[in-house]
Amino acid sequence: MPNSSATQEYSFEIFKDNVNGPLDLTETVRSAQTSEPEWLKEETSFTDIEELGGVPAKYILNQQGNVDSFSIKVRVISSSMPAQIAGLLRNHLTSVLGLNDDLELFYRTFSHDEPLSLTFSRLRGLRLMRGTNLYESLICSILSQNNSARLWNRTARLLMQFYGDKVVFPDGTTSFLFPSAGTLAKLKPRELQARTSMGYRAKPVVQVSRLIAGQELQLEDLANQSYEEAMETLLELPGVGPKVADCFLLYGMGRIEAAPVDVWIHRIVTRLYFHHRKVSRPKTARFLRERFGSWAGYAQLYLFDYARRTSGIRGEEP
DNA sequence: TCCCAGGATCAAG
DNA sequence: CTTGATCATGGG
Repeated sequence: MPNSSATQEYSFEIFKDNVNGPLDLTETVRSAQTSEPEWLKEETSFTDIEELGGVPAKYILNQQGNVDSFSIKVRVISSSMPAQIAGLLRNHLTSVLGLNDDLELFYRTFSHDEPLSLTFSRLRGLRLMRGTNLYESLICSILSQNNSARLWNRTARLLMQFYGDKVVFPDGTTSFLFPSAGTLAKLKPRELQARTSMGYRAKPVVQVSRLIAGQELQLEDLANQSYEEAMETLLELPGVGPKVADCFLLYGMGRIEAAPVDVWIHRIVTRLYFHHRKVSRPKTARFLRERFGSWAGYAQLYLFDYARRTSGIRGEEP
């Protein structure tokens, strides 16, 4: 029941009963653990744009209450307001915010795993975000290699502004969608480099785009493969190594048994679990999968936040 | 100026 | 299977 067809706005709420366990929306979005550009963050609300039923929609989220007793207010703005927008957006948010993930089971399963369990009270309600566009997730994962989160996000925004379709919302704001593989496939790496400052990553970005635009690579097919098979396929792609592949598998494809090992995870795991002993990154990834099984992605999420928090980068105590 | 950031790649030990 | 150098770019 659209409340105002003139402004093309619609509001609804997601209640605690629709979520499997606690939720901390702020921690989840601010953890910045995604394979797609970060959401627009304000004081207590978070905004993102997504195509729902083929129509671009902007939605603003706001959590009321606490992590265990809450409701999420959702406001949608779209030039076209299909009747099923609420249903589409509910499903979208359930996937993107991991609302079906059984967090209490995760906490219970590892309640005695000392280093990890120490993060549970502080990060209670933190969920693993998923991307919604496989191509976008893969490109962003490639952009993130040897780069800062801030910088690759900026590059992704520039990509959208230069090469993505422009969207004008009824509230007067404009935005840009992520470009298609076909669009980037036609570009020269140098042009990308100059306009988006993605550095040497421009070449693999174009190469992968061409593979996908030419149907030589079907990312959807990876969903039918085992973790090992999918990893093997991804490692053949230019610009894709173990960490980027795990990133794409985890955030892009929702394979939560994947545990990307970046500098932070490598640091914190060798410190907490190996007593500073030298352990290679591949071994660290294997360790996480063997120790935490299907929860490896979540373990990585909590340890990553813990690592950054204790490094002082966010100026907070654990 | 040097070092680092959610690394990948290639050559060499 | 591990180590070293190189690869752009902006920020500290």
